Amino acid sequence: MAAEIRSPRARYREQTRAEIKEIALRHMAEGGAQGVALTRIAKEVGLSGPALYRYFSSRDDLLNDLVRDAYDDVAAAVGRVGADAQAGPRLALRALGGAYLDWAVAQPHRYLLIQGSPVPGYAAPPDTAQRARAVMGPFVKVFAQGEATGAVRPVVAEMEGWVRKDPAVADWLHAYTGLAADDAHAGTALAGTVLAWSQLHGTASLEVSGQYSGMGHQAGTLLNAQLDMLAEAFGLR
Amino acid sequence: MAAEIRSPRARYREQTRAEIKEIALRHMAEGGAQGVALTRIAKEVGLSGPALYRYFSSRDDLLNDLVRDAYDDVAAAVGRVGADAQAGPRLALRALGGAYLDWAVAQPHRYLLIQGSPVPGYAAPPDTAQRARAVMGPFVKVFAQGEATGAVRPVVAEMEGWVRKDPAVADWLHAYTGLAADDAHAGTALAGTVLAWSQLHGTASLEVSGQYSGMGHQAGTLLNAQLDMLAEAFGLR
DNA sequence: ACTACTTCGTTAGGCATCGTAACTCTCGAG
DNA sequence: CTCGAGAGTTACGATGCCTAACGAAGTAGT
Repeated sequence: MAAEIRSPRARYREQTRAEIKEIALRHMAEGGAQGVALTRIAKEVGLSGPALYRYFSSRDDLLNDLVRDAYDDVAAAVGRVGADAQAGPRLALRALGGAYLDWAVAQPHRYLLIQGSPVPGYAAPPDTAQRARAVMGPFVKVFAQGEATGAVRPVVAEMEGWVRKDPAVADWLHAYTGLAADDAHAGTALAGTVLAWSQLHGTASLEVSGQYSGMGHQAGTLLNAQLDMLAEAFGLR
Repeated sequence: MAAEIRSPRARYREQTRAEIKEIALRHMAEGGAQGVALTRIAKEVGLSGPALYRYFSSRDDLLNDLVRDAYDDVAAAVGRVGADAQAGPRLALRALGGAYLDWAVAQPHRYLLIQGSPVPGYAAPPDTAQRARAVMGPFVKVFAQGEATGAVRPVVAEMEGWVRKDPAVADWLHAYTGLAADDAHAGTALAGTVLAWSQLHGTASLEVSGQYSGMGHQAGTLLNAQLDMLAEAFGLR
């Protein structure tokens, strides 16, 4: 958004990078993350092998970029829904979860890329945690309106410790809720979010990797049941 | 267990296969599934490259074997706990979940191997579904004692359809509970199991792939909270 | 407009990896 | 004791990642 025009060279560079990523995504869609081979991409973009290294310093660098994009993309999908949460927290939770799951189902390979199960040799980029938090941000906002009950309490306690120790988390919490790290609702908001994250990931992951295939599976049904249990436990209506 | 003695040649063969798998596991522990390179294994076992193809027809074949072993191993770990479920279904559920999670945490690479996020090119072996069911068997038994309430009902309805369509599932259900496919509790048992599976997988997966790192994470706390919610929804005590 | 510098791209090559082919050697079953 | 199956070997080919060394083209300063 910042620099629109730039030098023609830089423009061309950006364009080529985008084209490479686009092709990489297509290859990934048919053949998994391992199907992303620099040589093939190069051929398709009309370059010869090593030329790609002008645009990405390594294969992992390219994959990292795809990971970043994917995170941003889910975050956007979830955030879009999060904006109009007028119907009460319970329904908002369903909507958010639905958006997450829908994204995962629509883009299985990208979800697999994100979901931690690392491709070959590669270690997740360091800013992963931050981007993951961005995805879950709207959930924090929802759970900040809750009150933890029963079995969920121990989780809240742990989260209170967490938010006090990790300033990045405190910032995150504050950005989406306005709450301070030592607020009474801080732990609740985080606990709900992490629990929701875990459930989302479980359901999305099994669905995407095809483990539900065979059952007349509606992953959405599963997820809704889980999120409703969560809403119950956090007194969300 | 069947043939103990066999011909010396077959004995040697089995022994070598086992040694190869053992080394492969060690390599996987340090370097992920992609760290399993035939050449290196061969060198370590004292053979030269292509000799390994006498024992495994391809790299995927080897990995498939590791996957199978891993499934059997989790199933054993979970089943061991499932045996002595005297303390009531709720605690049994916790114990089962704990065993699953503990196994995953103790053997992260093997869990990652299983959990669907496929290594490079490779497709899961066909008997995967059956082995996965074996892991979850004890859960079916627990949830067969439950009564679905509230938000979980729609899942039950879907599962009833599933068990009627898929004979393998009906067999599975019957083997662990004695229930018939059209029994009133069939759907309940399956619904609870699948929900539990999803939660287990979500928590274990995030934990194993290190996404919880930083928070004073006790994955067990998370899991217990989730399983308790489930127990609540299914009226387990 | 001319020169100097940066960027882009090429070919050649190194290295690791999976996997096949063709050939030898050694067991062990009959 | 023989001879065939199984175990191993070396040689080779195909990909794939990546570096090195060089040439071509655009960019910028004067």
